[in-house]
Amino acid sequence: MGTDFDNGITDLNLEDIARLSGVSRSTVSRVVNHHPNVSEITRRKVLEIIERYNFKPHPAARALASQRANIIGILIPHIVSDLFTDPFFSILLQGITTAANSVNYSPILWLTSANVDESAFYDQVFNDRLADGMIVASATVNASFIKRLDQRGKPYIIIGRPFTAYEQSSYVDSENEQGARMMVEHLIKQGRRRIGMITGRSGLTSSHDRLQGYISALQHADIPIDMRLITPAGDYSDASGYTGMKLLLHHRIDAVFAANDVMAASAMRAIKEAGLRIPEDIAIGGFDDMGISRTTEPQLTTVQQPITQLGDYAVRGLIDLLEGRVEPPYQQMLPVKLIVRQST
Amino acid sequence: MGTDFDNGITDLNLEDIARLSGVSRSTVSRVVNHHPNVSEITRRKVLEIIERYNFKPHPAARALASQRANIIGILIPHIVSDLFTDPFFSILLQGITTAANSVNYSPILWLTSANVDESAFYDQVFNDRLADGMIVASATVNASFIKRLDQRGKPYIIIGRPFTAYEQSSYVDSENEQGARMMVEHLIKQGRRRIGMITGRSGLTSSHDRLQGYISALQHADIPIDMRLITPAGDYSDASGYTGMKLLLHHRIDAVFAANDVMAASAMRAIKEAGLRIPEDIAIGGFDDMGISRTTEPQLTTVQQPITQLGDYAVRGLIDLLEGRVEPPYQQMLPVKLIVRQST
DNA sequence: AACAAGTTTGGGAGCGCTCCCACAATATTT
DNA sequence: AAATATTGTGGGAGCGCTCCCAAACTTGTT
Repeated sequence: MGTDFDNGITDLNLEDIARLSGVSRSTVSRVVNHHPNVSEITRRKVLEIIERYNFKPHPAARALASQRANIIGILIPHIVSDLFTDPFFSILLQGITTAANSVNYSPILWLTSANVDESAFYDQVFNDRLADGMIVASATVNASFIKRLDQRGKPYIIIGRPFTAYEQSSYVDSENEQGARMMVEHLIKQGRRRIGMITGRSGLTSSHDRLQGYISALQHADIPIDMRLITPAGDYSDASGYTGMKLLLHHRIDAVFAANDVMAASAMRAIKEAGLRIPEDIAIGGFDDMGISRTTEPQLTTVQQPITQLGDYAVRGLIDLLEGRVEPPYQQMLPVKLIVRQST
Repeated sequence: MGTDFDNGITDLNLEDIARLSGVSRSTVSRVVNHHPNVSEITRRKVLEIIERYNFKPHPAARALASQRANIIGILIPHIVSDLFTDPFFSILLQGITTAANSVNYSPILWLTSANVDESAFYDQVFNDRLADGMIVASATVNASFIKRLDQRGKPYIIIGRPFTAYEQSSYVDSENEQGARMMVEHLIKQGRRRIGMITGRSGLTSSHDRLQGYISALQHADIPIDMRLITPAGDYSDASGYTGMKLLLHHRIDAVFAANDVMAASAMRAIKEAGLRIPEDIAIGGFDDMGISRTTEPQLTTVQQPITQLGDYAVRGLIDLLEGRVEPPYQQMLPVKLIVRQST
């Protein structure tokens, strides 16, 4: 069969390795798959040959025979612009791919694109036969989406608790509500009373939950909710943070909680432009704890969300489902942490 | 074999479809693969069954038999932080996946990660047997990297011309030098003479070429190069644009060219903070034409780089290599375009 | 009508694995 | 020492395709 280059890849197969090490194809297979019933001597002998020739089993053959491709699909059905302004997805992607690689799975990627027919795209995704299971990295999933997911018959995990049918579906999410409450309680403890909120994109449970946390913290402190202090049109983008803050500045607030760091940073710009000091005149808190929160002036108090771990748990959960170790729904809420810096 | 749900996926195989439509396995295979030698009547009959049962061929079986998996690897060996601050990679990723999907290829993703052993990661990537070819989305490739790429024996395309061995390797890149020259010539035409430059990350041909374009435009206009007007430590990041601009402000410049939009935007902040007007006191130009260039105040004059098309060409080129339609090296330089807005 | 050339179709072999079953070798018990 | 349990090994069948070759059917030509 194949020839070997020094250190290059070879196209030997199991049979070749078997012949070279004087055992049968089955035994080599057992060695490769860490099957227990192989004598130590044989194992070593075979491993030596495998290493010498840098043999790797052919993934397609393996997938065909075992009906498992060791491939997970990553679906990011997000509108393009979000992907660019919010590093959340990049970090998440990184977490997912790293976790997948560490357990010998390959991630295949599906991204929606502006100039491609959406329904054709989803047909493609849902008819895919390559991936054993999939991770949906968006919380904008509705009931019909989940239905298609279920109907597909393969395991899946959603990153971000969906609004609908969340009792039955598998997801991994951060404790958004609790994080928001911690932040607002912290602001209250600093003596702030007129606390505004710049909300996230509507239609996402993360936005909903963070708003909920804000409300519940105020209620617990017996501070009445003033609807004018809650911006209606935030969407996690830089621009919406800036304009949201401009609006809030009309209501002489003494603190503001932005639903993510990106908006907090642009809100800080608006505050400074208005000639106010942070945190003396207005304290500000964000959410996510991404790189940006350490580069603002002053550094931003925020809620740390374990984005990488979100990917990690999603991958591990998916594989547990795939290998039948757990039954769906697989649901995980990951803890968040208040990071106090100079902006509050 | 399998049962069919309405609209769901089925696990029928070629043989089943053959039986259901009264032909042989081979004929169904020919229909699926658009082989010409099938009579129109047979083709229609088979297609009807295929559609009724929503049959899709099993990718692993196909890959095993044909020795082509229809999978391309995307390698982004970039340091983490770049991925987040610069939307370039997100857009590129989007372009690549969209192009791949449109020709029925699945993209698998490799991202480096901070807390993972780098050499183990590369071993994994270079030993991968799944992908038919790969796209390397980073210009920080050195000679030994290209050597491994070549030694792997599978087609590859680098996004961004590499410094070393670029005569032999396949790449797709934008006309960075020409774009930079166009920008600086434009500034000169506007009457600017003391033009500063905020450079990109060193070690990338894109930074090198944009700087080259800046220099050549000045030379053609007989404006002497003043090294003090070239920031040494730019790296395409928001922070480096800001600090770079602060430095340039000591040299009473009347224009500045930033090697990307991200840095241009933060440089604009620095200019405003210094109490200067854009473009009256200082004109500023960027590079990339990403979303950000339209949200700055004033809107940013920039060089439009066809990022999505970069991905597109890379995919098409790779597949041409894969299918033997062209011989390596495949090299494409894509045109750029000056977009004049209010900042100059 | 007979033949050549082209078109359409079917079946076999094979891609490189996994997984099962049968058998061989060894260890444990009586 | 023989019988039994345990561990280790080999080979066959099969996963669902592609691709080649041969057979069957068309069509065109003399």
